[in-house]
Amino acid sequence: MVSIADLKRISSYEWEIPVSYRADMRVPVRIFASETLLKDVTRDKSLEQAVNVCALPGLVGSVKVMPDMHQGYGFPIGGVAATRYPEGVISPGGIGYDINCGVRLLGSRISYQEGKSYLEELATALNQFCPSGVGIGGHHRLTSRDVEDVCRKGSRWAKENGFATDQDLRRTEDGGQLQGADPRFLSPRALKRGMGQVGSLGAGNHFIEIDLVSKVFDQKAARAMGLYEGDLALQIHCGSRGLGHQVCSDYVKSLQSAVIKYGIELPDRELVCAPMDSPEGEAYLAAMACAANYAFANRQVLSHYAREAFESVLAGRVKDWHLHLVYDVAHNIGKIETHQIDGNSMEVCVHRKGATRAFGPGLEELPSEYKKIGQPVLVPGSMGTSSWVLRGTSEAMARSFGSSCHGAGRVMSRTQAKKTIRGEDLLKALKKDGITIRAGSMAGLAEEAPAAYKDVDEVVETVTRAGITAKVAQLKPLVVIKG
DNA sequence: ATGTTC
Repeated sequence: MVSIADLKRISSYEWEIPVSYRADMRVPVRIFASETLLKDVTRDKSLEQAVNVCALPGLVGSVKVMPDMHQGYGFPIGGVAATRYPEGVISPGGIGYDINCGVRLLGSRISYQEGKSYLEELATALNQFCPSGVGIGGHHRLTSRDVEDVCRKGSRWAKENGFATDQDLRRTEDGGQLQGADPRFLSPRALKRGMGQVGSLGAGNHFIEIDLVSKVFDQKAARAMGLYEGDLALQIHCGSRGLGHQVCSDYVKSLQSAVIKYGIELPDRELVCAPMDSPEGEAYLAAMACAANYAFANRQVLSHYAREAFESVLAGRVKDWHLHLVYDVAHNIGKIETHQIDGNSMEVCVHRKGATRAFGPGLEELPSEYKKIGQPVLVPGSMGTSSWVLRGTSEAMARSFGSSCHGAGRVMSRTQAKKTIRGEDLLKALKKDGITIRAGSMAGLAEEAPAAYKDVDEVVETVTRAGITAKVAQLKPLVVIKG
Protein backbone atom coordinates (compact mmCIF):
# COMPACT_ATOMS: atom_id res chain seq x y z
CA MET A 1 0.00 0.00 0.00
CA VAL A 2 1.12 3.53 -0.72
CA SER A 3 1.36 5.35 2.61
CA ILE A 4 1.47 9.07 3.36
CA ALA A 5 5.17 8.67 4.19
CA ASP A 6 5.81 7.75 0.53
CA LEU A 7 4.50 11.10 -0.68
CA LYS A 8 6.57 14.15 -1.47
CA ARG A 9 4.78 17.38 -0.48
CA ILE A 10 4.56 19.89 -3.35
CA SER A 11 2.17 22.24 -1.53
CA SER A 12 -0.62 21.96 1.06
CA TYR A 13 -2.88 20.67 -1.73
CA GLU A 14 -0.53 18.79 -4.06
CA TRP A 15 1.59 15.68 -3.45
CA GLU A 16 3.83 13.45 -5.54
CA ILE A 17 4.63 9.77 -5.73
CA PRO A 18 8.08 9.95 -7.38
CA VAL A 19 9.13 7.63 -10.22
CA SER A 20 11.61 6.07 -7.82
CA TYR A 21 8.67 4.53 -5.90
CA ARG A 22 8.46 1.55 -8.26
CA ALA A 23 10.70 0.36 -11.08
CA ASP A 24 7.99 0.21 -13.76
CA MET A 25 6.86 3.85 -13.38
CA ARG A 26 7.50 5.96 -16.50
CA VAL A 27 6.17 9.16 -14.89
CA PRO A 28 5.34 10.29 -11.35
CA VAL A 29 1.86 10.56 -9.80
CA ARG A 30 0.59 13.99 -8.77
CA ILE A 31 -2.17 13.95 -6.16
CA PHE A 32 -4.45 16.90 -5.54
CA ALA A 33 -5.67 16.52 -1.95
CA SER A 34 -5.87 18.26 1.40
CA GLU A 35 -4.28 16.45 4.37
CA THR A 36 -7.77 15.45 5.55
CA LEU A 37 -8.67 13.89 2.19
CA LEU A 38 -5.31 12.09 1.95
CA LYS A 39 -6.40 9.97 4.90
CA ASP A 40 -9.51 8.83 2.98
CA VAL A 41 -7.42 8.13 -0.08
CA THR A 42 -5.04 5.73 1.62
CA ARG A 43 -7.98 3.58 2.75
CA ASP A 44 -8.55 2.00 -0.67
CA LYS A 45 -6.39 0.97 -3.63
CA SER A 46 -6.74 4.20 -5.62
CA LEU A 47 -3.10 5.26 -5.18
CA GLU A 48 -1.79 1.75 -6.06
CA GLN A 49 -3.96 1.96 -9.15
CA ALA A 50 -2.51 5.41 -10.00
CA VAL A 51 1.01 3.94 -9.65
CA ASN A 52 0.00 1.05 -11.95
CA VAL A 53 -1.22 3.54 -14.57
CA CYS A 54 2.29 5.08 -14.61
CA ALA A 55 3.51 1.96 -16.46
CA LEU A 56 1.49 2.70 -19.61
CA PRO A 57 3.48 3.34 -22.82
CA GLY A 58 3.46 6.90 -24.14
CA LEU A 59 2.58 8.78 -20.96
CA VAL A 60 3.61 12.41 -20.71
CA GLY A 61 4.00 14.72 -17.69
CA SER A 62 2.54 12.87 -14.75
CA VAL A 63 -0.56 10.86 -13.86
CA LYS A 64 -2.93 13.11 -11.89
CA VAL A 65 -5.44 12.12 -9.27
CA MET A 66 -8.17 14.42 -8.03
CA PRO A 67 -9.30 14.74 -4.39
CA ASP A 68 -12.53 12.81 -5.08
CA MET A 69 -10.54 9.75 -6.15
CA HIS A 70 -11.56 6.21 -5.29
CA GLN A 71 -10.88 2.71 -6.52
CA GLY A 72 -12.14 1.81 -9.98
CA TYR A 73 -11.65 -0.74 -12.77
CA GLY A 74 -7.88 -0.62 -13.44
CA PHE A 75 -7.59 3.16 -13.20
CA PRO A 76 -8.75 5.05 -10.12
CA ILE A 77 -11.91 7.11 -10.55
CA GLY A 78 -10.69 10.70 -10.30
CA GLY A 79 -7.67 9.91 -12.50
CA VAL A 80 -6.22 11.85 -15.43
CA ALA A 81 -3.57 10.36 -17.74
CA ALA A 82 -2.25 11.87 -20.98
CA THR A 83 -0.59 9.69 -23.62
CA ARG A 84 1.23 10.93 -26.69
CA TYR A 85 -0.98 10.84 -29.79
CA PRO A 86 -0.97 8.68 -31.86
CA GLU A 87 1.83 6.35 -30.78
CA GLY A 88 0.83 6.18 -27.10
CA VAL A 89 -1.86 3.85 -25.81
CA ILE A 90 -5.53 4.31 -25.12
CA SER A 91 -7.08 2.24 -22.34
CA PRO A 92 -10.83 1.63 -21.88
CA GLY A 93 -10.27 1.35 -18.12
CA GLY A 94 -8.97 4.94 -18.19
CA ILE A 95 -12.34 6.12 -19.44
CA GLY A 96 -14.70 3.85 -17.59
CA TYR A 97 -17.72 1.65 -18.20
CA ASP A 98 -20.11 4.58 -18.41
CA ILE A 99 -18.52 6.31 -21.40
CA ASN A 100 -19.28 10.06 -21.32
CA CYS A 101 -21.02 9.93 -18.04
CA GLY A 102 -21.44 13.64 -17.45
CA VAL A 103 -23.42 16.51 -16.01
CA ARG A 104 -25.37 19.37 -17.43
CA LEU A 105 -26.75 22.39 -15.64
CA LEU A 106 -29.72 24.40 -16.79
CA GLY A 107 -30.44 27.79 -15.24
CA SER A 108 -33.79 29.53 -14.84
CA ARG A 109 -35.21 32.91 -13.86
CA ILE A 110 -37.71 31.26 -11.54
CA SER A 111 -37.09 32.61 -8.05
CA TYR A 112 -37.38 30.22 -5.11
CA GLN A 113 -40.23 32.34 -3.75
CA GLU A 114 -42.08 32.05 -7.02
CA GLY A 115 -41.44 28.34 -7.54
CA LYS A 116 -41.47 26.79 -4.06
CA SER A 117 -45.20 25.93 -3.96
CA TYR A 118 -44.85 23.96 -7.23
CA LEU A 119 -41.87 21.80 -6.23
CA GLU A 120 -43.93 18.70 -5.41
CA GLU A 121 -45.76 18.95 -8.72
CA LEU A 122 -42.48 19.50 -10.55
CA ALA A 123 -41.01 16.39 -8.88
CA THR A 124 -43.95 14.32 -10.07
CA ALA A 125 -43.81 15.76 -13.59
CA LEU A 126 -40.04 15.29 -13.94
CA ASN A 127 -40.43 11.72 -12.72
CA GLN A 128 -43.14 11.11 -15.35
CA PHE A 129 -41.46 12.88 -18.26
CA CYS A 130 -37.90 11.59 -17.64
CA PRO A 131 -37.85 7.75 -17.46
CA SER A 132 -35.40 6.31 -14.93
CA GLY A 133 -34.34 3.03 -13.35
CA VAL A 134 -32.27 -0.06 -14.13
CA GLY A 135 -33.09 -1.42 -17.58
CA ILE A 136 -35.66 1.32 -18.17
CA GLY A 137 -35.72 2.90 -21.62
CA GLY A 138 -36.87 6.25 -23.01
CA HIS A 139 -40.12 7.23 -24.75
CA HIS A 140 -38.82 6.28 -28.19
CA ARG A 141 -37.87 3.00 -29.73
CA LEU A 142 -35.22 3.56 -32.39
CA THR A 143 -34.12 1.30 -35.21
CA SER A 144 -30.55 0.07 -35.30
CA ARG A 145 -29.94 2.55 -38.13
CA ASP A 146 -31.27 5.42 -36.00
CA VAL A 147 -28.89 4.44 -33.19
CA GLU A 148 -26.00 4.59 -35.67
CA ASP A 149 -27.17 8.10 -36.55
CA VAL A 150 -27.29 9.10 -32.86
CA CYS A 151 -23.76 7.72 -32.45
CA ARG A 152 -22.40 9.69 -35.40
CA LYS A 153 -24.14 12.96 -34.62
CA GLY A 154 -24.65 13.17 -30.84
CA SER A 155 -26.47 16.36 -29.86
CA ARG A 156 -26.81 17.27 -33.54
CA TRP A 157 -29.13 14.25 -33.89
CA ALA A 158 -31.15 15.68 -31.01
CA LYS A 159 -31.37 19.04 -32.78
CA GLU A 160 -32.43 17.47 -36.09
CA ASN A 161 -35.23 15.72 -34.24
CA GLY A 162 -36.52 18.76 -32.37
CA PHE A 163 -34.91 18.14 -28.98
CA ALA A 164 -32.29 20.91 -28.98
CA THR A 165 -31.55 24.53 -29.81
CA ASP A 166 -28.41 25.96 -31.39
CA GLN A 167 -27.47 27.42 -28.02
CA ASP A 168 -27.76 23.96 -26.40
CA LEU A 169 -25.19 22.60 -28.85
CA ARG A 170 -22.86 25.56 -28.45
CA ARG A 171 -22.93 25.12 -24.66
CA THR A 172 -22.09 21.43 -24.75
CA GLU A 173 -18.50 20.20 -24.58
CA ASP A 174 -17.34 19.60 -28.20
CA GLY A 175 -20.71 20.86 -29.40
CA GLY A 176 -22.16 17.54 -28.25
CA GLN A 177 -20.48 15.69 -31.12
CA LEU A 178 -17.10 13.98 -30.90
CA GLN A 179 -15.30 13.57 -34.21
CA GLY A 180 -14.22 10.14 -35.43
CA ALA A 181 -17.33 8.26 -34.30
CA ASP A 182 -17.83 5.23 -36.54
CA PRO A 183 -20.71 2.83 -35.76
CA ARG A 184 -19.05 0.07 -37.81
CA PHE A 185 -16.92 -0.50 -34.69
CA LEU A 186 -19.93 -1.19 -32.45
CA SER A 187 -21.02 -4.77 -31.78
CA PRO A 188 -24.59 -5.71 -32.76
CA ARG A 189 -25.27 -6.15 -29.07
CA ALA A 190 -24.14 -2.59 -28.27
CA LEU A 191 -26.40 -1.19 -31.00
CA LYS A 192 -29.30 -3.30 -29.80
CA ARG A 193 -28.91 -2.09 -26.22
CA GLY A 194 -28.96 1.47 -27.52
CA MET A 195 -32.28 1.13 -29.35
CA GLY A 196 -34.59 1.84 -26.44
CA GLN A 197 -32.55 4.04 -24.14
CA VAL A 198 -32.15 7.47 -25.74
CA GLY A 199 -33.72 9.94 -23.29
CA SER A 200 -33.47 7.78 -20.18
CA LEU A 201 -31.72 8.46 -16.89
CA GLY A 202 -30.61 5.03 -15.68
CA ALA A 203 -29.78 4.30 -12.05
CA GLY A 204 -26.90 4.32 -9.57
CA ASN A 205 -25.56 7.81 -9.00
CA HIS A 206 -27.48 9.24 -11.93
CA PHE A 207 -30.08 11.84 -11.06
CA ILE A 208 -32.12 14.84 -12.06
CA GLU A 209 -32.20 17.55 -9.45
CA ILE A 210 -33.90 20.91 -8.96
CA ASP A 211 -31.47 23.13 -7.08
CA LEU A 212 -31.46 26.54 -5.48
CA VAL A 213 -28.59 28.81 -6.51
CA SER A 214 -27.78 29.43 -2.85
CA LYS A 215 -24.60 31.48 -3.07
CA VAL A 216 -22.72 33.23 -5.83
CA PHE A 217 -18.94 33.57 -5.36
CA ASP A 218 -18.04 35.14 -8.71
CA GLN A 219 -20.63 37.67 -9.92
CA LYS A 220 -19.07 38.21 -13.33
CA ALA A 221 -18.80 34.52 -14.17
CA ALA A 222 -22.25 33.71 -12.74
CA ARG A 223 -23.77 36.48 -14.86
CA ALA A 224 -22.10 35.11 -17.98
CA MET A 225 -23.67 31.72 -17.15
CA GLY A 226 -27.09 33.24 -16.42
CA LEU A 227 -27.02 32.13 -12.77
CA TYR A 228 -28.49 34.37 -10.07
CA GLU A 229 -28.66 33.85 -6.31
CA GLY A 230 -32.13 32.82 -5.17
CA ASP A 231 -33.20 31.30 -8.51
CA LEU A 232 -33.90 27.66 -9.35
CA ALA A 233 -31.64 25.54 -11.55
CA LEU A 234 -31.76 21.97 -12.88
CA GLN A 235 -28.98 19.38 -13.02
CA ILE A 236 -28.94 16.20 -15.10
CA HIS A 237 -26.31 13.53 -14.36
CA CYS A 238 -26.24 10.49 -16.64
CA GLY A 239 -24.32 8.77 -19.41
CA SER A 240 -24.44 6.33 -22.30
CA ARG A 241 -26.48 3.60 -20.55
CA GLY A 242 -26.28 0.04 -21.85
CA LEU A 243 -24.64 1.02 -25.15
CA GLY A 244 -21.59 2.59 -23.50
CA HIS A 245 -21.33 -0.26 -21.02
CA GLN A 246 -21.36 -2.76 -23.86
CA VAL A 247 -18.66 -0.84 -25.75
CA CYS A 248 -16.40 -0.93 -22.70
CA SER A 249 -17.04 -4.65 -22.07
CA ASP A 250 -16.46 -5.50 -25.73
CA TYR A 251 -13.14 -3.66 -25.95
CA VAL A 252 -11.80 -4.69 -22.55
CA LYS A 253 -12.15 -8.21 -23.89
CA SER A 254 -10.92 -7.69 -27.45
CA LEU A 255 -7.93 -5.47 -26.56
CA GLN A 256 -6.43 -8.25 -24.39
CA SER A 257 -4.98 -9.73 -27.56
CA ALA A 258 -3.55 -6.33 -28.59
CA VAL A 259 -1.64 -6.18 -25.29
CA ILE A 260 0.05 -9.46 -26.22
CA LYS A 261 0.47 -8.60 -29.92
CA TYR A 262 2.29 -5.32 -29.17
CA GLY A 263 4.23 -6.73 -26.23
CA ILE A 264 2.87 -4.27 -23.67
CA GLU A 265 3.82 -5.14 -20.10
CA LEU A 266 1.14 -4.27 -17.58
CA PRO A 267 1.17 -4.50 -13.77
CA ASP A 268 -2.59 -5.12 -13.83
CA ARG A 269 -4.67 -6.89 -16.50
CA GLU A 270 -7.42 -4.32 -16.02
CA LEU A 271 -5.17 -1.71 -17.66
CA VAL A 272 -5.70 -3.43 -21.03
CA CYS A 273 -4.89 -0.96 -23.81
CA ALA A 274 -3.67 -0.57 -27.41
CA PRO A 275 -1.53 1.98 -29.25
CA MET A 276 -3.80 4.61 -30.80
CA ASP A 277 -2.10 4.14 -34.18
CA SER A 278 -2.89 0.42 -34.20
CA PRO A 279 -6.08 -1.01 -35.79
CA GLU A 280 -7.22 -2.13 -32.33
CA GLY A 281 -6.65 1.31 -30.79
CA GLU A 282 -8.35 3.06 -33.71
CA ALA A 283 -11.35 0.75 -33.35
CA TYR A 284 -11.78 1.55 -29.67
CA LEU A 285 -11.40 5.30 -30.31
CA ALA A 286 -14.13 5.16 -32.96
CA ALA A 287 -16.44 3.09 -30.73
CA MET A 288 -15.78 5.29 -27.69
CA ALA A 289 -16.71 8.39 -29.72
CA CYS A 290 -19.99 6.66 -30.65
CA ALA A 291 -20.85 6.02 -27.02
CA ALA A 292 -19.81 9.56 -26.07
CA ASN A 293 -22.14 10.97 -28.72
CA TYR A 294 -24.95 8.69 -27.57
CA ALA A 295 -24.53 10.13 -24.05
CA PHE A 296 -24.57 13.74 -25.32
CA ALA A 297 -27.80 13.01 -27.21
CA ASN A 298 -29.24 11.24 -24.18
CA ARG A 299 -28.68 14.23 -21.87
CA GLN A 300 -30.05 16.55 -24.54
CA VAL A 301 -33.26 14.56 -25.01
CA LEU A 302 -33.69 14.39 -21.22
CA SER A 303 -33.31 18.18 -21.12
CA HIS A 304 -36.11 18.46 -23.66
CA TYR A 305 -38.35 16.29 -21.46
CA ALA A 306 -37.41 18.32 -18.38
CA ARG A 307 -38.37 21.51 -20.22
CA GLU A 308 -41.71 19.92 -21.12
CA ALA A 309 -42.20 18.93 -17.48
CA PHE A 310 -41.51 22.52 -16.36
CA GLU A 311 -43.88 23.86 -18.98
CA SER A 312 -46.64 21.42 -17.99
CA VAL A 313 -46.52 22.57 -14.37
CA LEU A 314 -45.51 26.23 -14.59
CA ALA A 315 -47.02 27.64 -17.79
CA GLY A 316 -49.41 30.44 -16.81
CA ARG A 317 -48.31 30.21 -13.18
CA VAL A 318 -44.85 31.84 -13.28
CA LYS A 319 -43.77 34.56 -15.68
CA ASP A 320 -40.80 32.70 -17.17
CA TRP A 321 -40.39 28.93 -16.83
CA HIS A 322 -37.66 28.63 -19.47
CA LEU A 323 -34.56 26.50 -18.72
CA HIS A 324 -31.37 27.66 -20.47
CA LEU A 325 -28.38 25.36 -20.75
CA VAL A 326 -25.39 26.67 -18.79
CA TYR A 327 -23.05 23.88 -19.91
CA ASP A 328 -22.73 20.13 -20.43
CA VAL A 329 -19.51 18.42 -19.35
CA ALA A 330 -18.19 14.88 -19.77
CA HIS A 331 -16.33 13.30 -16.87
CA ASN A 332 -15.61 9.80 -18.28
CA ILE A 333 -13.93 10.28 -21.63
CA GLY A 334 -10.74 10.21 -23.69
CA LYS A 335 -9.95 13.35 -25.70
CA ILE A 336 -7.30 14.18 -28.28
CA GLU A 337 -6.09 17.62 -27.17
CA THR A 338 -3.05 19.85 -27.52
CA HIS A 339 -1.18 20.60 -24.29
CA GLN A 340 2.09 22.28 -23.36
CA ILE A 341 4.43 19.59 -22.01
CA ASP A 342 7.81 20.85 -20.73
CA GLY A 343 7.46 23.92 -22.94
CA ASN A 344 6.53 21.95 -26.07
CA SER A 345 3.13 21.89 -27.72
CA MET A 346 2.05 18.25 -27.94
CA GLU A 347 -0.95 16.25 -29.11
CA VAL A 348 -2.09 13.84 -26.43
CA CYS A 349 -5.03 11.66 -25.51
CA VAL A 350 -6.25 12.88 -22.14
CA HIS A 351 -7.98 10.04 -20.32
CA ARG A 352 -10.39 11.61 -17.84
CA LYS A 353 -12.06 9.03 -15.62
CA GLY A 354 -14.15 10.71 -12.99
CA ALA A 355 -12.46 13.98 -13.87
CA THR A 356 -13.94 17.01 -15.61
CA ARG A 357 -12.36 19.08 -18.35
CA ALA A 358 -11.57 22.48 -16.84
CA PHE A 359 -10.25 24.57 -19.72
CA GLY A 360 -9.12 28.03 -18.66
CA PRO A 361 -9.73 31.43 -20.25
CA GLY A 362 -8.73 31.95 -23.88
CA LEU A 363 -9.12 28.39 -25.14
CA GLU A 364 -10.44 28.17 -28.68
CA GLU A 365 -12.76 25.25 -27.85
CA LEU A 366 -14.93 27.41 -25.58
CA PRO A 367 -18.07 29.30 -26.65
CA SER A 368 -17.53 33.06 -26.88
CA GLU A 369 -19.46 33.82 -23.67
CA TYR A 370 -17.05 31.64 -21.66
CA LYS A 371 -13.78 32.54 -23.36
CA LYS A 372 -12.95 35.25 -20.85
CA ILE A 373 -13.91 33.38 -17.70
CA GLY A 374 -12.95 29.79 -18.53
CA GLN A 375 -15.36 26.89 -19.03
CA PRO A 376 -18.04 26.03 -16.46
CA VAL A 377 -16.98 22.97 -14.41
CA LEU A 378 -19.96 21.18 -12.88
CA VAL A 379 -19.38 19.26 -9.66
CA PRO A 380 -22.43 17.45 -8.29
CA GLY A 381 -22.37 16.55 -4.61
CA SER A 382 -23.80 13.39 -3.10
CA MET A 383 -27.57 13.23 -2.59
CA GLY A 384 -28.82 15.92 -0.22
CA THR A 385 -25.58 17.90 -0.20
CA SER A 386 -24.35 20.93 -2.17
CA SER A 387 -23.31 20.90 -5.78
CA TRP A 388 -20.82 23.39 -7.18
CA VAL A 389 -20.35 25.46 -10.30
CA LEU A 390 -16.66 26.18 -10.82
CA ARG A 391 -14.70 27.57 -13.74
CA GLY A 392 -11.50 26.36 -15.42
CA THR A 393 -8.24 28.24 -14.92
CA SER A 394 -4.88 28.74 -16.64
CA GLU A 395 -3.37 26.83 -13.71
CA ALA A 396 -5.42 23.78 -14.73
CA MET A 397 -3.93 24.01 -18.22
CA ALA A 398 -0.43 24.07 -16.73
CA ARG A 399 -0.84 21.49 -13.98
CA SER A 400 -3.68 19.04 -14.64
CA PHE A 401 -4.08 18.84 -18.45
CA GLY A 402 -7.01 21.24 -18.10
CA SER A 403 -8.89 19.00 -15.65
CA SER A 404 -10.48 19.11 -12.22
CA CYS A 405 -12.61 16.96 -9.91
CA HIS A 406 -16.03 15.54 -10.84
CA GLY A 407 -17.94 15.07 -7.59
CA ALA A 408 -17.73 14.01 -3.96
CA GLY A 409 -16.15 10.58 -4.52
CA ARG A 410 -17.11 7.40 -2.72
CA VAL A 411 -15.66 6.33 0.61
CA MET A 412 -17.96 3.32 0.96
CA SER A 413 -18.58 0.60 -1.62
CA ARG A 414 -22.12 0.06 -2.87
CA THR A 415 -22.43 -3.25 -1.01
CA GLN A 416 -21.07 -1.70 2.20
CA ALA A 417 -23.54 1.19 1.89
CA LYS A 418 -26.47 -1.20 1.38
CA LYS A 419 -25.41 -3.14 4.47
CA THR A 420 -25.15 -0.14 6.79
CA ILE A 421 -27.84 2.24 5.54
CA ARG A 422 -31.60 1.76 5.09
CA GLY A 423 -33.15 3.60 2.14
CA GLU A 424 -36.35 4.29 4.10
CA ASP A 425 -34.42 6.00 6.94
CA LEU A 426 -32.51 8.10 4.44
CA LEU A 427 -35.72 9.13 2.68
CA LYS A 428 -37.13 10.32 6.02
CA ALA A 429 -33.96 12.25 6.89
CA LEU A 430 -33.88 13.99 3.51
CA LYS A 431 -37.58 14.87 3.79
CA LYS A 432 -36.89 16.41 7.20
CA ASP A 433 -34.24 18.59 5.50
CA GLY A 434 -36.94 19.79 3.10
CA ILE A 435 -35.72 17.75 0.12
CA THR A 436 -38.34 16.08 -2.09
CA ILE A 437 -37.26 12.68 -3.42
CA ARG A 438 -38.67 10.47 -6.15
CA ALA A 439 -36.73 7.20 -6.04
CA GLY A 440 -37.29 4.02 -8.01
CA SER A 441 -35.66 1.72 -5.47
CA MET A 442 -34.90 1.97 -1.74
CA ALA A 443 -31.79 -0.22 -2.09
CA GLY A 444 -30.55 2.09 -4.83
CA LEU A 445 -31.18 5.07 -2.60
CA ALA A 446 -29.13 3.55 0.24
CA GLU A 447 -26.15 3.05 -2.11
CA GLU A 448 -26.16 6.77 -2.78
CA ALA A 449 -26.41 7.93 0.84
CA PRO A 450 -24.28 10.98 1.67
CA ALA A 451 -22.48 8.86 4.30
CA ALA A 452 -21.10 6.71 1.44
CA TYR A 453 -19.36 9.76 -0.03
CA LYS A 454 -16.68 12.28 0.89
CA ASP A 455 -17.53 15.86 1.77
CA VAL A 456 -17.92 17.61 -1.61
CA ASP A 457 -17.21 20.99 -0.01
CA GLU A 458 -13.79 19.73 1.12
CA VAL A 459 -13.12 18.35 -2.37
CA VAL A 460 -14.05 21.70 -3.93
CA GLU A 461 -11.98 23.58 -1.35
CA THR A 462 -8.99 21.47 -2.40
CA VAL A 463 -9.27 22.07 -6.15
CA THR A 464 -9.84 25.79 -5.64
CA ARG A 465 -6.92 26.17 -3.18
CA ALA A 466 -4.77 24.14 -5.57
CA GLY A 467 -5.82 26.66 -8.24
CA ILE A 468 -7.07 24.23 -10.90
CA THR A 469 -10.64 25.63 -10.73
CA ALA A 470 -12.32 28.67 -9.14
CA LYS A 471 -15.68 28.91 -7.34
CA VAL A 472 -18.59 30.47 -9.20
CA ALA A 473 -21.72 29.33 -7.33
CA GLN A 474 -23.01 26.85 -4.78
CA LEU A 475 -26.25 24.94 -5.37
CA LYS A 476 -28.55 23.37 -2.73
CA PRO A 477 -30.87 20.46 -3.63
CA LEU A 478 -34.66 20.90 -3.41
CA VAL A 479 -35.97 17.99 -5.54
CA VAL A 480 -34.10 14.80 -6.46
CA ILE A 481 -35.24 12.24 -9.07
CA LYS A 482 -33.41 8.89 -8.87
CA GLY A 483 -33.76 5.60 -10.72
C1' DA B 1 -22.14 2.32 -14.02
C1' DT B 2 -24.63 -2.12 -16.05
C1' DG B 3 -30.79 -6.29 -19.10
C1' DT B 4 -26.46 -5.44 -11.03
C1' DT B 5 -23.49 -13.27 -12.99
C1' DC B 6 -23.67 -14.68 -21.20
